[in-house]
Amino acid sequence: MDNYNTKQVEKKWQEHWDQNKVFTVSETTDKPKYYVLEMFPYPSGKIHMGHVRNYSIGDVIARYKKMKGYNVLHPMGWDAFGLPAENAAIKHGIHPDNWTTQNIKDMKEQLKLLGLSYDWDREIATCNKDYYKWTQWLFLQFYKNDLVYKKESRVNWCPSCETVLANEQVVSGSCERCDSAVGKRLLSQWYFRITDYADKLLKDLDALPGWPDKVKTMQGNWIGKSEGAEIEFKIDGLAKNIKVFTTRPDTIYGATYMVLAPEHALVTELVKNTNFEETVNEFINKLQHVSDIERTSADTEKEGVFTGRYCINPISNKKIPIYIANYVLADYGTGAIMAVPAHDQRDLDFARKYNIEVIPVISSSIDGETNIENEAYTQDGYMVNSEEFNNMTTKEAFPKICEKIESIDAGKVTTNYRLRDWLLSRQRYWGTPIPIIYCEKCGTVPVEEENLPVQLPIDVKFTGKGLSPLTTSETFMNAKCPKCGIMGKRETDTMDTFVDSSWYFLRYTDSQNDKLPFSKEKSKYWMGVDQYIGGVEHAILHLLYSRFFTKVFKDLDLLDIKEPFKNLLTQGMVLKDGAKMSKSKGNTVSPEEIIEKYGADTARLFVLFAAPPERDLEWSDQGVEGCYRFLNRVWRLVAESIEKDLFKRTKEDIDSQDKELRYKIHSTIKKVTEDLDTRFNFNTAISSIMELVNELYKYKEQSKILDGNLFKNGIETIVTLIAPFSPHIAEELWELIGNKTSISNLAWPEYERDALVKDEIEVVFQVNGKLKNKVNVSTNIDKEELEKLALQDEKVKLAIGEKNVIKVIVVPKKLVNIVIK
RNA sequence: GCCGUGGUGGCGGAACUGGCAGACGCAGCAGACUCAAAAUCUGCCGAUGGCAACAUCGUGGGGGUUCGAUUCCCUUCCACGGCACCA
Repeated sequence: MDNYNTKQVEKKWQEHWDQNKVFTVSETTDKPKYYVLEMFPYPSGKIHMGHVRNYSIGDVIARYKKMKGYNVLHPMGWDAFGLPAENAAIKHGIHPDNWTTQNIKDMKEQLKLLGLSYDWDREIATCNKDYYKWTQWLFLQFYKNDLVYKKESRVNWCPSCETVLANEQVVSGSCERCDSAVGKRLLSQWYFRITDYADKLLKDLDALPGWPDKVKTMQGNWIGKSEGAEIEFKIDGLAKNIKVFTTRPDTIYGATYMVLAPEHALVTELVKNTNFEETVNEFINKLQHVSDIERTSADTEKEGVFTGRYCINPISNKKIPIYIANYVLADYGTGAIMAVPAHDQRDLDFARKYNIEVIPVISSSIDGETNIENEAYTQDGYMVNSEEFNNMTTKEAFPKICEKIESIDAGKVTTNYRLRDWLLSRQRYWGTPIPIIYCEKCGTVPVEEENLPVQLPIDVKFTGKGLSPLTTSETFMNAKCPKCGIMGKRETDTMDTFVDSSWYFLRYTDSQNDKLPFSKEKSKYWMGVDQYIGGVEHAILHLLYSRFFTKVFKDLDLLDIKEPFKNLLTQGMVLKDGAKMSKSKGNTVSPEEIIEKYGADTARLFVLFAAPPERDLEWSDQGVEGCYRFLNRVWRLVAESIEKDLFKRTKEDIDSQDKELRYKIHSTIKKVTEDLDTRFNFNTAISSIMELVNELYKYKEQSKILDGNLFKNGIETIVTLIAPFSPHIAEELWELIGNKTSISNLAWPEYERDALVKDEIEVVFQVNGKLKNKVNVSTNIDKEELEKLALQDEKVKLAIGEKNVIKVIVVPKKLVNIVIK
């Protein structure tokens, strides 16, 4: 018999699903809802194996849940703004809009070839103006609520391309396009106040049991909460204070110097008109030529200069010198530290280099002994050299010192986060325009909501040089001030594409809405996303931003939930020859070619079978062949059975082979159901379906009289169970068997309990934990009898030999272990 | 340095709450069908010893708990991923 015609079968059912709107959903049903979402792709024009894996996983879940009786929302769209479109415009002279539209068209065709169960009626593209209108509208809500602001900031600037670069375009300090050294430029930039939500974003991670721990810790690290104190030091001879942040206020008696970041606001004032002004400025200038990566690397040697100034430790009243140094960061904490060389390695390295005093204030033992050479003591211990706090443990002293600081009004207990505000301005064309107008009279003025969207103009030049291409459009640049009506200038920056993708999952719930980004009712019905699936590479940014947006929307009463994604599955990469598939490495496998050769069902089956979803998957051409063989085996099993009219055979008495087959059918249903329900063990689900297929072949060949009903039940079970994985062949076989309804609308099978009851069970006999024999016993044999049986067993007797039986452990229905000596 | 994940046959991977290690698939070997090949079907397939029945070893290494450990505890090594001069 020939292999089945994949192309014909797949085309037929893809058209069937399309025409009958099988996967179109609405909110008007009694069924419980289930929202499955895969991270939407950037429309590069071609799908890759990572997409195939991602969307196959999502599709199995969507189809399974639908068969389980859920009202399943499974949408798809395009993360369509971004740099590649603009680069294409610069390079090939194609307008980003045309380039993107064509890519979406091409990629949609490829996705359709995979037979994914999307509700295409809800399709979105972030570059469509009826989408970005709402991105702008949301920006305005942020603006109204003081959650977005503008401030001066240093951006990456390529002097040769004469343009601003995104961080991703800076490859080890050089421009990705022309390779010249990237510098910094001061520009006014928009920021979201994500730091206001730092604590919520951190705390609510605990409310996400359905997220992998890996992702939660990554976000936790990124937010980087540390508790400590802010302490103010008076400057000697200047009516100003320097505020420091420390997590170790208990070490304050050991602070022997103060360090400011070179960018610290007070530096200029400290050295103005002093002998130190020149050396300090020289040092700062020198640092400006050092890249950020180099500057902030832990291996960079610590360097600094004395400012000539001193400040006063508020607790000990000791006078200590003020330095500036490269190892203190301007934008963390207060940009200044009290340096405690005895108990901080960085401070110690610096102190040794510049011969600054080291005072140990913590001892590892109660006797107060300390021994600091070139290694700082950073653990807990007992206080020394700390006046009234001496002999306390550091744990006791910590709150007491904080209390004292607060009582003398020299500072307070506080919390610091590593998380920074989110810089969203991009000096780019192909993004959502920021809806702001600058007016000479009124200043920064938001565009009125009814005048949205602020549309991207067409009359733009793409040279790759200068500021944003938007600055070249006269029609765009000049706009009336919404407040006073005189001519102003539009904001020419566009938004980071992460803004677009931070709320797309909400738009799907109500994608046609022209009054709001999404209605409260619809989002309430569909949200949160019951299962979100995507790569780990988005573990921090995309997922954190989406969580932030969701929390803001809740506070603005646009939404009712506090977390967008209830369950998260981070799928592993697709590797070939041990490395991630990539064009530059030349180790890619084209999904189109695989589909052409073996069909979508095989492609899907392979990526689901070859590895558990969260692990990396090693591509194997032979593995694909294996899956193709399997599907053909299923096809032949069904086709031959129909040809030979096997389903019509009848039989009077059930024998043990029938019983065993029935057991296998129902235990397979149970296994596959559990694998899909609890964890997503697609690989083991598929392997147990394979076992059932093997079993049915055996039954067909070996049973003396075949029970047609039972056999058909076995066949139909296989076809149903395989439907979420390889839907086209399942539909076709289902029809071939003579069923009229589409398998996509079929209910998932339930296993029958009584089929799983066995009269006989295999029990293992062990001697000293080592397997000696396996025997079949009746399921209702009692403990004593089983023990007797074991002791009488020939192989067991042989193993016992002359030794004494000390103990016998009987585990009913499992084993007997005889302990001998 | 800190945090996380993972180490099981030739390979991808199974083993649900501690109870038959290696399911299922790939590769390999042998056979059937065939003039032949492909396809398909059948059998074997962790290591060592043995003609064999069988015995011993075996889940990165070492130790522990237990009648019994891939699974639990301690320790150690290796690989991958994240963060990192964060005070």
